Amino acid sequence: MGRTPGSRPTLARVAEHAGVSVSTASLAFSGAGPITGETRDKVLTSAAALGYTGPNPLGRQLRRGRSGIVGVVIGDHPGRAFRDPVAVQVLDGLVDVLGTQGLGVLLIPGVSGSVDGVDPLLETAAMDVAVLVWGVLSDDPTLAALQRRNVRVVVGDGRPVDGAPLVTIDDRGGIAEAVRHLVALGHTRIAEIALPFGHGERSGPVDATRLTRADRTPTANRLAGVRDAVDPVLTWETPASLVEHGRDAATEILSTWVPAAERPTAIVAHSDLLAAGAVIAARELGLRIPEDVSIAGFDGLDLPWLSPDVLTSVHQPLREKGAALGQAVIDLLAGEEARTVTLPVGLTIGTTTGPAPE
Amino acid sequence: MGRTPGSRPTLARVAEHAGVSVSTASLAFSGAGPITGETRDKVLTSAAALGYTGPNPLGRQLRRGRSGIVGVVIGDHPGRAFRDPVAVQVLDGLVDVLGTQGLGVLLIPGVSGSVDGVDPLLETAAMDVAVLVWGVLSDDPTLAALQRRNVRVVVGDGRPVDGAPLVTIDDRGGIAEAVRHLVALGHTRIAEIALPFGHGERSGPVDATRLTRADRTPTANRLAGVRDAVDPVLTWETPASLVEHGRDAATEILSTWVPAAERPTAIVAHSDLLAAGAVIAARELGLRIPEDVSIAGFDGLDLPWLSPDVLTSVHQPLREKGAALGQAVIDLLAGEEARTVTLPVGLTIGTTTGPAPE
DNA sequence: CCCAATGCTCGAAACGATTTGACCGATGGT
DNA sequence: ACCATCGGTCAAATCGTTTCGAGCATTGGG
Repeated sequence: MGRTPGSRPTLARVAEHAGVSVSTASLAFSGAGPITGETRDKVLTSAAALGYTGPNPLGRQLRRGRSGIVGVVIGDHPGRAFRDPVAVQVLDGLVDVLGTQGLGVLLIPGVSGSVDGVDPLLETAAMDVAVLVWGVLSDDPTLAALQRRNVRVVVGDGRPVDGAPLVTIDDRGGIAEAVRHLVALGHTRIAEIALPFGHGERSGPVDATRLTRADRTPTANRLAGVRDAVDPVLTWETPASLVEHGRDAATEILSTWVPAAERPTAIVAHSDLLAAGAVIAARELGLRIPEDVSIAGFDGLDLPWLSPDVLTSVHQPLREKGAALGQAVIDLLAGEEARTVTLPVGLTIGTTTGPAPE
Repeated sequence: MGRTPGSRPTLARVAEHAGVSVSTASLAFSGAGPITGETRDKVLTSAAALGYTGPNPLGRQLRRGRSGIVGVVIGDHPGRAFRDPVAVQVLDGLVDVLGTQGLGVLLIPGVSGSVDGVDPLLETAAMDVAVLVWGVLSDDPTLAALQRRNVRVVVGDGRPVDGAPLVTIDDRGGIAEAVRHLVALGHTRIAEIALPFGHGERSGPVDATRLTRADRTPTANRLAGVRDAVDPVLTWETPASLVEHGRDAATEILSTWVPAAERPTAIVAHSDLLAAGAVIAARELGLRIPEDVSIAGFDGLDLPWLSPDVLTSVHQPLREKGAALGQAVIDLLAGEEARTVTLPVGLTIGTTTGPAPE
């Protein structure tokens, strides 16, 4: 087939075989620019004869100065980050929208295998834009590495970065609404299960000074939102938004508060996974939901395995958030100005909240 | 900074500024080949002065003929594929191993947004190898597209492809062991909840002719394995390995079989998510587990939200499967021969199986 | 019959790096 | 002193494509 077997045919060889110039052959494939149907067919026929499978992406990318790749920095190993349906749904919306522009998503772990430094992909991989979601810290080595390379960045759910587009939600207002719902039901002793404050794997009750140390933006905003509505009797920090951590936290909260008369009558969790864990803990302790304890979450996930309970939760449009991130990427590549998009949230009442006991 | 502001400095400009040749400058960055520390410093200093952030990946890739990218074809939209922890854990192992070689993972949806054809990324994106997992069909358009482009392929959990490495497990032997466990406990009326047979979204009981139509390899093998141990009273096909489908299936299986004397006393599911759904259905029907019905799954997932139940399940090493896939990719790029790796499985007894009633 | 316009095709110059082999001065052995 | 060796540097070729502007027929109008 090819002249040197083993090495793939190139556009130049196809052109030669078809008796046209390389530029014309290129036109036959790209479709940009004027070309006779006849000539195009001739080129395509030669291509087929030589086993040429289309322009080599590497050559095209170099020439165009674009890789067509969007790096997505996930805050953790995929195995952990994607245990959270929140991350998965956002990713889904993102992939869909980028796909319409022929852009691909490169997965970049936010924590490196080695203890120090960031993932090598961050330093070397080709990407037109990077998307930073799920836990941008104030002093993020990931962000620093990208900025050092002059890679443009889109931020989701984090603190604003210089000239980077930001997609976010009203964390504070949303969770405040959930807590007001609890207050309206007569709850006064409300406990809080919080998202991680930073990357440290801390777990346990939070005191006043620790409260000011919440580095991740959604966490800080949700802490504030809760306090807009009530002063929680206890805030419990978790190492990750996972069911088992919610369960551990709720077990502590509900069983150390003996006598029952002083036990919190409601728990507000910063995420649905944490709330689901709390539901499970309550069940294990023989508590009825919502008669003995009310539980509210955040995210609006569909959790069929929690059946028959349905979480009261602050719904956020996750796929839309991903889509908005994708759109921000596209706009950035088109040279438009960075904008901030804030998506709406809203409380959805389920079966896990009800009137306070007594 | 750069000569033409707005366009990034290149290695050539750095070399010029440092008073060395381009080749020497290249050496300073790549570290391959002999170079004086003094010269290297000179180059690095110039680079810093010009704001050069390291060799452009696009140029490097073209020259090397390698993109450093591994395309991972997920059988569905990420939003659905990653709701299954099985897929997530495999991905995790894969990303980890590829990361050690500086290889990145490009996510490619297996189904395109448009009804016909495959995802454009499959046709155009640069990748050194593609990994095909989770549902390679016998006549897979995805595979066909990759082969047309001459992209080398690594297959996981599917039917063997010509000269492609394959990573698999003993589906058949594993599930047979689980069913034998049920038989040993005295169960005779055993129902089966099966993984999808193909890409069609079918759901419902399976008859004899449909049984022969299982196109996906794991499904076919697990069907066979069940039959190695017992003849199930009923096989129920599901559209995806998700909790809600397991729940729907088990609800039908357990409630249409009145009188209770003829109800299956055990259910074997092709996956843990389906089995978990069955557990939830049984709970909802007021059946005790395992006193009234035993339930076994496959995968060995850790499902904290199923508490207090712990599934009896056939454990498979998912992260290791991903790691093996990654190693296969690396071997392929190193020019080694394609091998087939079969990973071990083993039955783990939980709390969801017990002696048959009566 | 001439000129302008139109429509294709082509040559050449990028895009930004890596790598091979030549070259050159210095070092060390005899 | 001479020659072989060696470490370091460099020039040039190459990777495969896209795109710009020029060039060349052909056509239509006046």
